Amino acid sequence: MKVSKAQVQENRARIVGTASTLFRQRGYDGVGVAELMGAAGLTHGGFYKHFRSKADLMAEAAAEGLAQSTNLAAGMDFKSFVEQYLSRQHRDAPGQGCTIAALGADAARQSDNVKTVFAGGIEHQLAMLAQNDKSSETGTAPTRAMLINTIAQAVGAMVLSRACPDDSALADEFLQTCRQSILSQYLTGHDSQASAHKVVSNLCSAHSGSSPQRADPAG
Amino acid sequence: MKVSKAQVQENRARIVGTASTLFRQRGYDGVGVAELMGAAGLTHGGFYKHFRSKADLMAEAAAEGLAQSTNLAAGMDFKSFVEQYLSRQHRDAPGQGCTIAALGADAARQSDNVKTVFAGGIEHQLAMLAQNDKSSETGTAPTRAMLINTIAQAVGAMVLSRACPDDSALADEFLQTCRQSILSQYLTGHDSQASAHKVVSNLCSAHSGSSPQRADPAG
DNA sequence: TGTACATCAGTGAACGCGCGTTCACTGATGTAC
DNA sequence: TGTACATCAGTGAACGCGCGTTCACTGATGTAC
Repeated sequence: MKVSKAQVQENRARIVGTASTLFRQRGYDGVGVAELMGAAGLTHGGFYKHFRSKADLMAEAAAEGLAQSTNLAAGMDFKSFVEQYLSRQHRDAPGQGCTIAALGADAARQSDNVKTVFAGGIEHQLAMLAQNDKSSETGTAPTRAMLINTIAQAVGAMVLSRACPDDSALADEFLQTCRQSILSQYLTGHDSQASAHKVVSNLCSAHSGSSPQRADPAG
Repeated sequence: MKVSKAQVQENRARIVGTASTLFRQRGYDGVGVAELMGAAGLTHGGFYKHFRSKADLMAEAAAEGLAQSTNLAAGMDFKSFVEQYLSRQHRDAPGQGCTIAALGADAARQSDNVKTVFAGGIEHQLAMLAQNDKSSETGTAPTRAMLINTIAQAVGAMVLSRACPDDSALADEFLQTCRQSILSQYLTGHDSQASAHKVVSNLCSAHSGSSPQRADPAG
């Protein structure tokens, strides 16, 4: 049964969207073509009318997921973005969350095709963060190195938090500690380095004073 | 053909060691029981005389890999450890490298059994870093929060670098930038926060001045 | 110490199952007249 | 505008293959006498 051009386009988009979510939840190897097509409301046979291979869909789904995050983040101020990124909600919903944190390690084992998509997505995210922070009220634009450090810390915190048992204190500690660290580096403006770092120091000691404690979900 | 007690012990250890390496290289889903046993010089049938399931081996191999890293790192000073961790060599040899960076995202999709092993390994790594840095010539012990921030940044940098194409400038930039950031936070001592941060600032601007450039492999 | 025998790690075939991919077929869409 | 027909997204069975796991069997080890 042939299907209208609009329907074809819509079906294809739904497959990519579904894949983007399922891959983030269970990894590239954790989702099969048949299950994926079923989740998109189709049968598996038609898959190859849209994509040359599962690997091709991986790259396309990654691009979609990365763009989605960047667009979503572009609409909020820097502080809100960091708080939302390093939240319990984000940790517990990888399917809707950051593609880099969810699939970065999987991407490392894939072809350069997939890795190139990731590198592009990371560059876009850096550009968005620069734009985003620059437009905030706090001050001058952060250096590229600062953004690189920040994104590494945020992604690492999410990976580490998710690697711990769901209800463990350590899982929350990574989110909480890194959220405070990142925010304090930016909140007081990048030009007043000394005072900014003093805030880091205060926040750090305030938290670490009573060792691993259960963190408040979102802040 | 029955085998001596010593041989049994040796075979079992070889299976765990082989699994620890192969899992880090290709992920938990990327290595089958049969291939694994073959790589350890055995046939697949005997697997269940040693382990109740593949999932059990995942947990044991993770424990072995995590302990291996911690022991290895315990024998070097903090600066050497960071330089080695955020090096091209480490990035390109995940099979011998950090289990958290290689399998943290995979662990997030496994049972609490595996996650508990990871949480324990992370705590040990934190304790080792604290001990390691304290014994260096530079000064007072770092706070737990500082170590949490550092480990998150290091793991994130490695995940991000590996997610990029092998020969991309961005892959090197994550290693280089985060290495400088971490070292400058510790090198001048943790008590002189302001001067330490000034070094960060200088290093950051020195590097980001000429945008993404190809980094020197090991520093 | 020597002998008879139970143990059990290791072997390799087999289990059912899901994987990624291919294929002949269907039938509504979209086009050519 | 109406009709005849080519197109092609979608279907569902089938391909070979590898997965995790089970099982009957082997035979050197380790033990009991």
